[in-house]
Amino acid sequence: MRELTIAGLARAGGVGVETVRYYQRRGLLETPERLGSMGHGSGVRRYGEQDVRRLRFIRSAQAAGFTLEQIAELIALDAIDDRTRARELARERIAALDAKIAEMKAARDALSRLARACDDVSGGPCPIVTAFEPQ
Amino acid sequence: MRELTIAGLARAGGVGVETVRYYQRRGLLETPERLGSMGHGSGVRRYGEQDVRRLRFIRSAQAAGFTLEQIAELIALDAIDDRTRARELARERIAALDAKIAEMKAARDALSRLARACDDVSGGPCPIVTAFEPQ
DNA sequence: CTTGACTCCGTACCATGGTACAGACCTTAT
DNA sequence: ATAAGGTCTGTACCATGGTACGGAGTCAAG
Repeated sequence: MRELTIAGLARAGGVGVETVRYYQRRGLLETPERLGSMGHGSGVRRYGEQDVRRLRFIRSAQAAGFTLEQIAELIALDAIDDRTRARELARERIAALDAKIAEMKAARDALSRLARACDDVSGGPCPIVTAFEPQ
Repeated sequence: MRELTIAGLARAGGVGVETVRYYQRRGLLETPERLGSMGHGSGVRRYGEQDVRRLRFIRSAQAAGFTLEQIAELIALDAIDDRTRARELARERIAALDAKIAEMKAARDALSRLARACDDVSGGPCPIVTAFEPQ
């Protein structure tokens, strides 16, 4: 364990090296000590399975719509085992997702109807554009 | 017609004055001539129903997930009556919305299961946090 | 023991969609 | 005629989530 360089970690997580460093700056990933032959402050940082899991956690949570700030909070909650707050965050996110999903569905259906109308209608203005204009 | 000041237009569209100016800079809204008692370049700009419709169009299209750049394109297409391209944009957007909706639904369901699991499970680590970590 | 690839670090820059001034000007009511 | 409040213009700044780059250090192979 702890054999990966930063490029290896990035590859394992499907992100770029600069993104890993960015997450470190944001406090989402740890920055291990540089270890090398010449003691203090020399050498290269190495990463292990834990870091890969953490990085993948970040990407999954991000896919679920959490912001990096919320993800940092989830990580902190994990450390102190605060289930109540974690549940709270999860429920907030579910509500936000539900709202957004409904909105996107409505938009999708409206657009779908419009594209069909645009196929059918032969004269006059394009329904796709006019439809967004109230009346 | 054409009796609104910029603040009236902004109010009618449910946005701030600075947002209207921003849309003007982006070419999404027109910037009418300043008209006043002292000729050239004096006076205040006035807006009418057309502008309100345009502003609402922008907000609706935005709600459907179009970027401001795409909205600018839709507006331009309307002007030259290019239905083919408008349909193309609509279909692209529908596909993107479908993908995003599916992704968000999956995330929503996963989170929902997790919140329930977090209620049930009494000992051990919080499932909400561990679940995102692949094994 | 040099060469080439990679790392480290700081800082700067990017896109997107705004928001916030400052300072001058204009309009409207009193 | 003057004061209050809205407008105009330019420029600067904001959050979010990265991406790029320069210059120095380090590591591994030949």
